Amino acid sequence: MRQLRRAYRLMRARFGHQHWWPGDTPFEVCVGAILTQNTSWTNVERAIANLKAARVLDAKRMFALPEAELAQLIRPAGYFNIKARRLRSFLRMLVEEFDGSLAQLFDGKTATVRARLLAVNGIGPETADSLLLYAGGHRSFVVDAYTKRIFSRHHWCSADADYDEVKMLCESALDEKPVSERFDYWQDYHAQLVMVGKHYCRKREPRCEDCPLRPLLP
DNA sequence: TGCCAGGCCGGGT
DNA sequence: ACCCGGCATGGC
Repeated sequence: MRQLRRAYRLMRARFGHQHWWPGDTPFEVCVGAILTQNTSWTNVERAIANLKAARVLDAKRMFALPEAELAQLIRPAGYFNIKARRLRSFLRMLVEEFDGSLAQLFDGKTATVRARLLAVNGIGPETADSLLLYAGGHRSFVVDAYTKRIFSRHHWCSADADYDEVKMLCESALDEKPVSERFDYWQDYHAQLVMVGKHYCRKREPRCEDCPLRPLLP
């Protein structure tokens, strides 16, 4: 799909390199990825600020925190009870199987690590791929609601395409760069799609006229 | 004001 | 294999 490669040039020319994911450490990236499930990033930032202030942005220390206390700290991120449980199920795996070390967790084949992440209650395909790509150093393309919306509006996929279908489409279409550039390319590609999704391809009031992808509309 | 946000799970057909 | 309700805060 040549269109997908053109799309990147257009988005990148408009927005510049995004240097994603926003987060100081791989662990912060993991926490942010779980907290941002169906939630705006501004709310997640408040929750992370609370975790920093409480000095629990660390696997073992966060896992030592009672679930109810964790829930109160992440309250601004919404769904705080269920997200506290999900964070803890991730942390239990990280602490009990990998001694709290992300380096150990991510040490292995992408498919193997991905399967392990997906087995954690509260980690679905998008979260797993975000962890792999932005915290784990693995090349695993992230598909989200914006990706599907943008792709289906351009007829690059069907409206009811499922997650793995779109993921495979991206991974095979965006494999042309030299190995040294591919990782950054996939990271930034997803970040660019979020920019388009937020500002030009929202559900309500899409602004296709000013969208950098307008030249590619069907 | 109502709708939406960088999902995922569990229970029901 | 789908379909759906629930989860919850903050911004526009």
